[in-house]
Amino acid sequence: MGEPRLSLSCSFPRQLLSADTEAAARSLIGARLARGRGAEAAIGRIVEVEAYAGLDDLASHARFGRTGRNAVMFGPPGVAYVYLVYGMHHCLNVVTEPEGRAAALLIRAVEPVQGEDRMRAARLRWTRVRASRYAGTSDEAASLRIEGLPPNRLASGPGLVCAAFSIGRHDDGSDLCEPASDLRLEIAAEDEPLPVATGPRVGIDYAPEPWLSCPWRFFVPGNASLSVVVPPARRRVAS
DNA sequence: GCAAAGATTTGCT
DNA sequence: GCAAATCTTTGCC
Repeated sequence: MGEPRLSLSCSFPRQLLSADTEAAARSLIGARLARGRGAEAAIGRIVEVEAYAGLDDLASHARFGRTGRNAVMFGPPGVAYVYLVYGMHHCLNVVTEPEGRAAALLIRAVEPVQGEDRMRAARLRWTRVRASRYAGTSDEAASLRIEGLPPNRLASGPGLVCAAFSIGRHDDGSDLCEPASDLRLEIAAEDEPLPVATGPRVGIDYAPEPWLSCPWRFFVPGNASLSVVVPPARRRVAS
């Protein structure tokens, strides 16, 4: 880095997000997530998303209707919906479909393109603030772990994307299609289209069929930056 | 008002 | 393979 960078990218067309959510999901795969500007920017290609569509999707936060938390899901497309899960991790969604309809795409994994150092520094900051409080986890051990991470593990999960891009509640409601936004979506002319595979969504064991099994997880097959999917049997059980 | 669970990640046994 | 960490949001009394 340090060399001047010629930007061949432009902002992500909002129109693509106002189409139906499955089409929007496919168009978002391969798009870029960017934080900051110029040579200092952290940029990654989106390689995994999940669709949460409509009030009747019993896996979606919109299933209880419009609430304080999910309000932006009902708003215009292209806006960020950021929420806190499990009391410690943030998740980034891109709102889809026309205003008035509750739908969004969860960004589950990103492949670093530029600014790995910045992502690593952000991960380290997050770890020092939060994970260092884990029982028995020392600051030094946590630092060593982050330093040793390969680039394709820097943003390979929904919580990790937010840690690597310093995404928090302060980004909730920001416009990701606005070129002037610090956090935004972009398309680069030099990028080749990526293949897309589908599968069931992750971490929604509370949802009944058909929502539990419908193939609304979209990802680039074989990509090294995909999230690690935890089998349902290993997920948290109520005591 | 209070209790329960969660669109996750990590470390230890 | 299993459970902890952590706190906001939602649902129910």
